[in-house]
Amino acid sequence: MPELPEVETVRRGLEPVLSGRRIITLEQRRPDLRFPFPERFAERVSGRRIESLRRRAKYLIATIEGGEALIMHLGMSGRYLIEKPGTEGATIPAFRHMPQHDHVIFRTEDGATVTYNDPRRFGFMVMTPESELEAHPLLQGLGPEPMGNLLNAAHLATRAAGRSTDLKAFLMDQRNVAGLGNIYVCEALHRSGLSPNRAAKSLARKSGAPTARAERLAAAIRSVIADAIAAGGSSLRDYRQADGALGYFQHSFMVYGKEGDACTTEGCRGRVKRIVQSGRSTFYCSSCQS
DNA sequence: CTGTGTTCCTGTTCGC
DNA sequence: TGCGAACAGGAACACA
Repeated sequence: MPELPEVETVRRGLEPVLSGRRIITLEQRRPDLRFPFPERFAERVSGRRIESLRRRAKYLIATIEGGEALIMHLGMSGRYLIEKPGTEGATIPAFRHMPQHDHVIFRTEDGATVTYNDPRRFGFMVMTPESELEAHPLLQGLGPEPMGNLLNAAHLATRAAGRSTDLKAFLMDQRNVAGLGNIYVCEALHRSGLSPNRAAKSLARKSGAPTARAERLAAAIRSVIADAIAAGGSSLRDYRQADGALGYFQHSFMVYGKEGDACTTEGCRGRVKRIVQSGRSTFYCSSCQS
């Protein structure tokens, strides 16, 4: 589920509860998610303070007192439920809670509980020495953050030069741009008027220099991600923010999940189509996206 | 190296 | 209302 804006929304929800706080207990309720939990997971976290909670691409990274880092990924269906003391009844259950899928429970020194719930278990948690974070296989090789200065037309053009793959797959590849997923790739392509079927290499001239298309695409990626973060992340079906509030960007989707709807581009009379690329649904308007 | 298909797992939605 | 099939936000991995 979660793409960059949702993960960032989760991070912002968890930060005031976890950052700077000592974890009193960590309860691990099964041996693995997508990958096995870290060896002696509970002992390595319990009694230690969370120093910071950061995000890189779709990863949450908690640095832990003592020099270790906990890398967390939400997969398709991972969520965090926050319960704070003194707020019983005040927080409406954010989603249909299925306790059988509560896999990890963190309890903090000030009585808060953070529960990781993940029905499909595509998420994972791994630990690594903080000094080796940048070299960690999961993190090294990731492309630039969409909100940073490094994501620009020149970068897209350089990465796309000579690539015969289509734009959809190019943007889904985390080595090119970090944090985009199926939804925001579709939305960014629609905003930029580019077809998901277009060859990636058409973003660059033979010299590798960026084209006007690359400029438009870079701007579209930045704006759609910024808008989604500002809206608190999108929500699909029953997805909720970490603190239980709804995300509203889903109401701003122009193409994702809109098969058959009239295209919203001004002056465009096309309809949103759904096609399948690399086994994933792509939504786009063939009239205004080329 | 590049591009493609498979796989992990469970819940929800859709068509009959 | 029931029931099987299709489908779902991700990405590691195997393979041609």
